[in-house]
Formats: sequence, structure tokens, C-alpha cells
Amino acid sequence: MAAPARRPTIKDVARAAQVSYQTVSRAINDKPEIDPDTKRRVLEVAEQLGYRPSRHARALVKPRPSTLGLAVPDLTNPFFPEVIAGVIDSAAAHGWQVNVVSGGPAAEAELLRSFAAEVDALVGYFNHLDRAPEGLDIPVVLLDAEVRVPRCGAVAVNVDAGVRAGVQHLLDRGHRRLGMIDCSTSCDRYQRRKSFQQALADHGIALPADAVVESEQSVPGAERATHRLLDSHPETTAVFAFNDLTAVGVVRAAHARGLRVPQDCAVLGFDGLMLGELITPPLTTLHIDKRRLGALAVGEVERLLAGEREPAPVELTPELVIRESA
Amino acid sequence: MAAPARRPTIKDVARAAQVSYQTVSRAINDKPEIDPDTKRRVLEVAEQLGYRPSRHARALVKPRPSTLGLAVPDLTNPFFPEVIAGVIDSAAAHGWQVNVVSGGPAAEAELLRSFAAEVDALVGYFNHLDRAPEGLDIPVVLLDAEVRVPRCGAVAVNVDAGVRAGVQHLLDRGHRRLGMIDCSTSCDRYQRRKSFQQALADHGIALPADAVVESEQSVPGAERATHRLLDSHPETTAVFAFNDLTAVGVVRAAHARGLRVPQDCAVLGFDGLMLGELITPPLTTLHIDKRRLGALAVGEVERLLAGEREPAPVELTPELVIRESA
DNA sequence: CTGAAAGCGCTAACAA
DNA sequence: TTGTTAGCGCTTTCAG
Repeated sequence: MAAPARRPTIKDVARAAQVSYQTVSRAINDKPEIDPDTKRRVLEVAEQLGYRPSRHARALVKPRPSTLGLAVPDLTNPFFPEVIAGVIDSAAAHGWQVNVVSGGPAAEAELLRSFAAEVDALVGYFNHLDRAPEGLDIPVVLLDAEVRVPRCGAVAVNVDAGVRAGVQHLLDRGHRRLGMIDCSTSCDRYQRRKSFQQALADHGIALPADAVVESEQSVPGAERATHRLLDSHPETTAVFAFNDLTAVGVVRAAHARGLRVPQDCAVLGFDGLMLGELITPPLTTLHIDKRRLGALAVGEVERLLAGEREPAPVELTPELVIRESA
Repeated sequence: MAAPARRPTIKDVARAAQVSYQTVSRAINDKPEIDPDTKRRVLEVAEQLGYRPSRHARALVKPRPSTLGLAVPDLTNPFFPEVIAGVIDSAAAHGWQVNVVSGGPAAEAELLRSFAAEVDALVGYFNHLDRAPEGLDIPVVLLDAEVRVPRCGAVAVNVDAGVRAGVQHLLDRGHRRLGMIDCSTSCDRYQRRKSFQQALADHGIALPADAVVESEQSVPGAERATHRLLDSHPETTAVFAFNDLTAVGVVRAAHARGLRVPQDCAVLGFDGLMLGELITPPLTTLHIDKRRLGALAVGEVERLLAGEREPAPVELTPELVIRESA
């Protein structure tokens, strides 16, 4: 009968090397109290047997966090991969792995339950959660959360500051008839809209209610929304888009209507994606340092793991990058 | 003295519920041999205590693969997030988590060692590995691997077929003076170049050696490379780009030289990124179903896990998508 | 239906 | 320097 394809354990190594299995443990863990020769021999045998310690057995004995769960709504939106990269890089510095899940709202509830069971901490966008993921005793860091959740870390983008900087820029350029393409799918539901309305109000600029139009968070969705906006408000000279992805849609719709960007219709994005630099005209946008966002989230995980109860929410302020679209 | 913040274990639940801890096990594992009432009560207590079973202890007792490692070279390249999405989705169907690592070649060797220790299978792009990752007894699936590696699964893109379809298209459009922007960073090092040269040779079209120019895999890199190409070969009427990212660079460089695309200089991409649809003019490209690529890779993992030794390499053929750039 | 006992692979005491 | 003994949290026999 053939030997079972079972992975070799520490005991197999011990047997093969003619030592007790604790000695093997010492060898592979680089402990001082072991004879160099024995160690070398043990290591050799281990190598030869293809031995690799079981992470589960190890984790059982010395429990320390090893895996971080990261939930993003949509890998297709170029915003998120950069956040992921930021998380992965900083997590690596702590020796943590990153488990990524990506799923729409539907997946969220169910997914999260099983997912969370497998990680030592959780960071992510939880759009449709009014409160913290329930029954989790692991640290949770919310990204762009609309509300503060007790016992959860949070890193947010200072949308208000960003929107105000954008509005200021548009006003500086002489625009008075503004419109907005907004999306409701984000965690900071309507934050951009509220800030936009408030900023204009503060400047005494009128904004018809239907000059803010709702859109899917996609290029074609934004194109349709823009047509609706410009149909009802052809006098619009500048459009504030929910993000760069939708801004691209706005530009396309404007072009389709024979409008020049920015002369006839200025377009302002949000996010600062590479994509925005590449289209014609290059997008003026409120740039967010997405990698840093990810890194900050990991920082919060660290604090939570260290026992901090209610870390103050961390904020990232977008920076106006003026290119050609506005 | 305050209670330690230790996570409740199965024993804590047992104590609280006044049963033995095996009974708790039965309850949480939905075993038949348990009184419904007891079960409900136990579950209640567990819930209330915030009990969650330890994945490590579980995995120790019933060893079954739970985590899949996924290595991609660059999260910033929009190609990879889609592959990741494909992997995550199919992995989820198996109840597997996905650990993502992203790292350049530098990270690769060292990273991989520690990374691989934590996963039950590995799929990814291993650019600079001539042979399979060593000393891994876990299943490995290579993406776009240049060479077959014993005992490893592989899913590859049929670059040759793609390139030939692209070349055919260019020739059909009447182009005879072709150039290529190639990158060396990929796993299928020089595969595109070789196919390109061969395809042209098969059609009896001359291709000067320096009409294939090497580029960084980035937009600005491709811009520079294109200028070099067009400086030495101003007669070029069509450029085959390594991928869509570089194709964007080619288009920009052409525009910068006052060339119209495609009239003065046609540009053909590879990959089929959303980005390509969004730029001006929209890119004609060889579209790869990236999600499917990821899904296929998971399929190979499954086979390897099932004990198959040398699965035949799986191939995906790019599809020509004709838009406006060529 | 429920409890007791063994053991998964490993590390950390403690002895020798 | 090495081996012995526990025990991490859990599932699975096997008795009761």
C-alpha cells in the first residue's frame, strides 16, 4: 500500500531525524537552546521531507492576529484596487495577510458572516450597514462610513472640504450655473450632495433642486444622467461629478451634445484616478491618496488590536488637482 | 480584577449553558443527535456570549483547504483587479478565502516563502521564476507562465492566436509598415514579439529589427517608446501595443506628434480594458475575458486539490474587438 | 440524547 | 542540550 499523501508533521521529521519532536520545534523556530549540529541535521531532514509547519496548529498555540479581511464593493472601480494596494502593503509590514472580498450589497450580509469568521480584523466599505457588523468581536475599521459606529475604527475622506474646494474653484472660474451628478451607492450617502448644496448656499448661488441628478455609479449611467441634467438645465456651465468615473460619463455626454469641455461645460471629478489623466480633456479633480487611505485603515486596525476602544476617526482631505476639464 | 478580554471558547459556552462542551459542538455544527431544546438554549447562550468557533482549532481537526493565495504583479494595472474578481467569485463558490499579495519581482522570492506558508493553494503571476516555487507541497497554478512547470497547473492566454488576429486585422486595413511596442516585464516574455514577427514573416511583410521597441509597462513609458519608434521609423502606419495601457501611451504620443489615429497611425491594443473604451479614439484591441481567466485558475486549483497531477494547461483566446483606433 | 476521552500539530513550560 | 508533559480549541470516536 502506498504511503498516504499526508503532509509531513513535526513528528515525522523527528522520527526521521532521530530526535524528539520538540527538538525539531526548536530547530525550526530558531531557538538558542539547541546544538548547532543537531539543528542543521534536523533542518536538513525537514527540508528533504518537504515539511512545513501547520499555521493552524501554530496559531492555536500562540494566538496572534495573522489575517486581515478587506471588503470592497467593486474591484472594477479603479478606486478600490489602489486602496487594496495600500492595505496590503501596510499589512505586510505587520506580517498580516489580507483576505479580500468583493461583493455588492446583496452579498454583504451573508458573506460577511462567514468571512468575518476567518479573519482577525476587518476593514472595508460597508455601504448598507447602518450599524457595525453584529456579533463580531474582532476589530472593525469602517471606510468612508456615513456614521460613527461604537467600538469601530474609521477612516474617512473629508468630503465636505473636498467639495468646498471644488465649488470654490468652479466659482473662481466664473461659473454660476452649476449642476451635480450624484450617486447614492456610496457609504457617505448624499454627503457630496449636501456639501455641494450647502457650499453654494453659503456663496449665495441658487441651485435648482433638479440640478442635482442621481446616477448609477458607472460611465454609461453618468452619461444618461448628464443628458437628463442638461435637458432640464441647458444653461448649466459646470458639472460637479460624484467621482472620476462618473465625470468621464459627463464629459462624454457633453461631447455628444456638441459641447466643448471646459469652455461650454466644465466638468469636475472626485477621486483622482489615473483614468482621469488619460481622457480628453484631462480631468480636473479632487484627488484622494487612496494608498494612504488603505494604510491609515491598517493603522487603525493596529490601534484596535492594541486595545484602544474608541479611536478618533481619521480623516483624509482631497486635494484639488487642476487639469483641463474645469 | 476585570475579566480578561479573551475570546469565549466552546467551554465557556458549555459552562454557561450547563452542558458538556461536546454538546455545544453538536449544537453549533448542526448535528442531528441533539435535543432541539438543548440546541436552542446552547445556541442562545453562544450568541449572547459572542462566541465564534476558532477557525484554527477547526482546521486542525478537520483539515480541508480554506485559503487560496493570489499573487498579482501590480494592482494599479486595471487588468489584474478583474482577474482578482474572477478568482474571488469562483473561490467563494468553493467556500475558499482569497489572500491577495501584490508585489514586484523584488518582493517575489521572499514574500512568496512566507506567504505560501499561510495558504492551501497558490495562484498567480510569477514573472521571474524560471521554475515552480520551490519546496511547496501545495497546489500551484501559474498564470500566463512562459514555460510549463512540472506538477503545476497553468492557465494561459493564447497570445499567438491573439497577435495573429490582430496582425491580420491590420493587414486587412491595408497597413504594411508596422511597429510594435513591447514590454519585457510579463511572464510570457517576448511571446507577443515573437508571434508578431512570425505573423509578419508568414505574410511576407518586412519588419525592421528596431521597429519593435521595448517599453516600460506604463502610459508615459509607452509614450517615450513610441517617440523612439516613430523617430526611427516615421513611415510606420500602425503600431501593435503590448497591451491597452501601453496602447494609450502610443495614442498620446501619436497625437503629440500631430498624427491622427487611426488615419495617420493606427493603434492596436491587447487586454480589452474599460480604459480603452473611454479614451479618444476608443481602442481596437484583443479582448481577454479576465474574470474568466481568474475563474479558470480556480478550476485548476480544484483539480490539483483533487489529486490530479499534471493537468493540461488551460487556454483562453483573446477576441478582436474593433473600435476606432485601428 | 449526552458525557468522557482521545487526538489534530504545535509551542512552552519543566525535568533530566 | 535534550526529552517529557501539558494544553491551545475543537471534532470525533466511544460509552453511558
